[in-house]
Amino acid sequence: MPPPRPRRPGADRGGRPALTSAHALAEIAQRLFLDRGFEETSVDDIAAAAGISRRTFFRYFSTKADVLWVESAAEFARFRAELAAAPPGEPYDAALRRAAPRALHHPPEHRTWALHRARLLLGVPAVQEKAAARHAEWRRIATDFVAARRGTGPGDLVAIAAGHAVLAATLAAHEYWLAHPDEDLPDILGRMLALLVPRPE
Amino acid sequence: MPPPRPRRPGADRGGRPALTSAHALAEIAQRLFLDRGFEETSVDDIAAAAGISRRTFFRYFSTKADVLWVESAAEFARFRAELAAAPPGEPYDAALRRAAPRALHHPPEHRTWALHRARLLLGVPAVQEKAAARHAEWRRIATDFVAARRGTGPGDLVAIAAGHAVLAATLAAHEYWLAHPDEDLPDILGRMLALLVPRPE
DNA sequence: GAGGTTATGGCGCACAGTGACATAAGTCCA
DNA sequence: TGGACTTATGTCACTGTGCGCCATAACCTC
Repeated sequence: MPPPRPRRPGADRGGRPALTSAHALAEIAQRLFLDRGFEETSVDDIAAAAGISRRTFFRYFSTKADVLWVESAAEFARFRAELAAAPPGEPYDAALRRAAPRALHHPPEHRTWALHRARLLLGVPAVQEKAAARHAEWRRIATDFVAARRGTGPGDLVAIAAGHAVLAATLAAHEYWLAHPDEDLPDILGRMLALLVPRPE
Repeated sequence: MPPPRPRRPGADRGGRPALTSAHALAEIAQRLFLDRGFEETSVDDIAAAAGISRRTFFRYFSTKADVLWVESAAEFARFRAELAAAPPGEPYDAALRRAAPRALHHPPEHRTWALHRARLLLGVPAVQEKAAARHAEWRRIATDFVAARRGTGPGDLVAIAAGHAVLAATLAAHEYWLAHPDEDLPDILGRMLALLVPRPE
């Protein structure tokens, strides 16, 4: 085993160039889901439409449904960043009510895409099942923030309740949005959070 | 095609007697899940332990995880019945805060079983995924009740929020219960509902 | 015993997801 | 130019879920 050659961290280390990208795959897959339905679309179909093999699809996404959450990492990061930037003296409910809608904000040109995505997320049971992990993470961000603000541990009743409240408000906002697509999702979320997030006594 | 013979509706119409029952199967399966883990237990394992075939298992439960929700139909029915029995003049939040904990009430001898079940429900991601359908139904019961009380339709923001609030409180109560198993689940749920269910303005 | 009814078992299939292994297509360096 | 290295891809085999189809077993009533 020869010693590894020294390399600069950011350098191009060569290797075969990728045939596609996660976003391109997600674009193709979501189109198929909307056209034929989620369960009626197999991974083989997606792979064929993208010109890659089935096995390669699973290297980009570990689950068929995961293509619907390409943007989630960015949304989670925004949520965390907004909370981290909250003034230390601000009550936790105010911080949550400001941070969550901002995290879900998307440029207007993504509106149609977001609406299609929401229809799949709320309308297809098989997709709802796969959402569990994302919901858990979204909730954990809020719970951890409240627990830290209150100086308590992970077993704090109020922190647990606040985390579930933020998730509930997010899901409720999407549900209401689908019934009233002309309104603004972050705006709806703000109203839902006002209804659901418990206030410090 | 000869005309069917007249039969009384409740009469025993013969047929091969069943080898087992849904509850017996659930008992065996839950034990295996706790011992070996949910994903490490195959339907073949459950069927073998119960002395039936794999195909027969799927006639009792359409999904491996469904054995964990044998009691759900009864809980849903209790929730609906409690809400239907609410006095017409009672505010909807008070009705929800009384009905939900009662629906989740179990006799003390089921406590260990319920705790084991809760551990599986909250601790195993694959199980959490399969819970989506039950969550949706639990939520719908509350949403429909609030919408009826408010005289609105399914697109009512407050009704949607209340439904999600009841579900959030239920999940939060289970989460808190796992961290504090000595407390009483319906009691915890009462406190969570007080924090999360929006009040009529 | 015949006919009807219900539970079961076996077989095959489509599909999701995973691990092992070979190969293609780039970069870098001698 | 040629090798060494690196990364993306493809092929194959395998486990497991869930479902449709059909034969069969075990009960009842007449």
